[in-house]
Amino acid sequence: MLPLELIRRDPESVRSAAQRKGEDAPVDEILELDRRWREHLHAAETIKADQNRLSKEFAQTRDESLKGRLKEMAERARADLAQAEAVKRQLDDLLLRVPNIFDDSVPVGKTEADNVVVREWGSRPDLASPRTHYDLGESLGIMDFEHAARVSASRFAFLLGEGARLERALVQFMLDVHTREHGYLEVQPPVLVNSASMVGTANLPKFGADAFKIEDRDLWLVPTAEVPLTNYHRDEILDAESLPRKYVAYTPCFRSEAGAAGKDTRGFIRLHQFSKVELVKITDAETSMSEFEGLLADAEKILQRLGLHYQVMLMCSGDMGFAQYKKYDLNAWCPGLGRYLEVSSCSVFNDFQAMRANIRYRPSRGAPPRFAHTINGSGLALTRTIDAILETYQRPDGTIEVPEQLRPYLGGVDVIGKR
RNA sequence: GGAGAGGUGGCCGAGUGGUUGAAGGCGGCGGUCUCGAAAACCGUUAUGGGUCACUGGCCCAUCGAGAGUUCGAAUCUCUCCCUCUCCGCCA
Repeated sequence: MLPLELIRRDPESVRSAAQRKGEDAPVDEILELDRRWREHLHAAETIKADQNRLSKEFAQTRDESLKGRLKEMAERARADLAQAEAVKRQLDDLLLRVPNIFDDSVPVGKTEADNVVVREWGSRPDLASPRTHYDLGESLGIMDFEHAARVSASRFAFLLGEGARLERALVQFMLDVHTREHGYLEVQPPVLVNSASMVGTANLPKFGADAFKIEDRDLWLVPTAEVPLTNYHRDEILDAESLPRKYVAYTPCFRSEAGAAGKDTRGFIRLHQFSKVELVKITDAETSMSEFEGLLADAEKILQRLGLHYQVMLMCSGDMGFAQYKKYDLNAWCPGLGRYLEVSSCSVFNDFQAMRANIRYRPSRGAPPRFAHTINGSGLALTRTIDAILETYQRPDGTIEVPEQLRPYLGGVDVIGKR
């Protein structure tokens, strides 16, 4: 969230940032509630201070004649405090609904058409009549949507045989690169998290409908490993020397919104459950932007090693989302689909998430704590990486050549579907 | 899931209604001593918020969380969460 102090001091900039993101920011309501909160709080604290003084006197003198006044003061303080707290609750709830501001380098725009291609890597493979990954996957017997619909629902999938093994190989490969070469700590996090964690990463209160909730319990299926990884340090004060913290985790991700839009209904693209290797960094306020570029490069490295053509897209203000300060998408080319698929989304949040999750660090010994900065990105989404591989490395007979770097992870197999 | 024990400041650990935001110890920081260091000694050492005559002062809150009793709660009551031990169950 944004500091209340910022909204007091410069409501106009908060309002205009929200507007350029295509979001609403209840700035006026917040300012009014803030005024009322402080009014009640001040009244309550003034009485409470008097009461404390008199109560101390009573403790020493045992002068029973003070009791009437004390009782009355206690009641008044309680009433004022109750009002202050009620107003503060409303105020806090609204604060959680104010979108983040964004970096100067973010292009102002309304839709994805206003996003900017920052760079491209590789080139589109020259294929005669490329088939889609789901066509290939089903005919190879490594992807199965029909049985998934029977067992679960639409928007679920089975990976079978070499398909399942391909995902396992990719996971292994990605984790190895990120831990050995990029210095991330491998983590196996819980995939059920509580509401406070969902608030911490800004999945709540606004986007509860996008996630799956466990019935009768305060637990949510994670929409991304970002939630448990970022919230790992919730309510902590970290040593500056221990920053940046770098975590990588492979988890399933669960999203209930997938499907609502009626988009990407075919194929292994937009599912209620998908797998992802996720990168998270907790940094200080000074180095977050360079650490962000570093994380992006770490994710790109995977695509490069796999030999997949991709573009880096800088998201415009209107397309970047509620919480992000700056965001890049990595889009991998899928020849069969004839378009790019988003295989990674890398974001920096400034202190927006850290304020919600109360993640701080002490810049130096004795210095007051500051809010950390948080960064995350997919490194990469497994499902769509598989799509890009199948479509990029397909051969005329419908079999799939395994990318060089992946072969050791597939036990030396160099072609999928070979009989 | 059942039974029992327990959750206090960076850590250990006192504290069962009244100058207890919290003894004592450890650790950290500053100082005295020393050529320097160690030891010893002295001092200091939380977080959030409000407010003002604002590089400082005053005030409020915080002893797992929430609610309650009381003029007053770390201390009493209730609910919840978590940890530990034993049993059960399992991967």
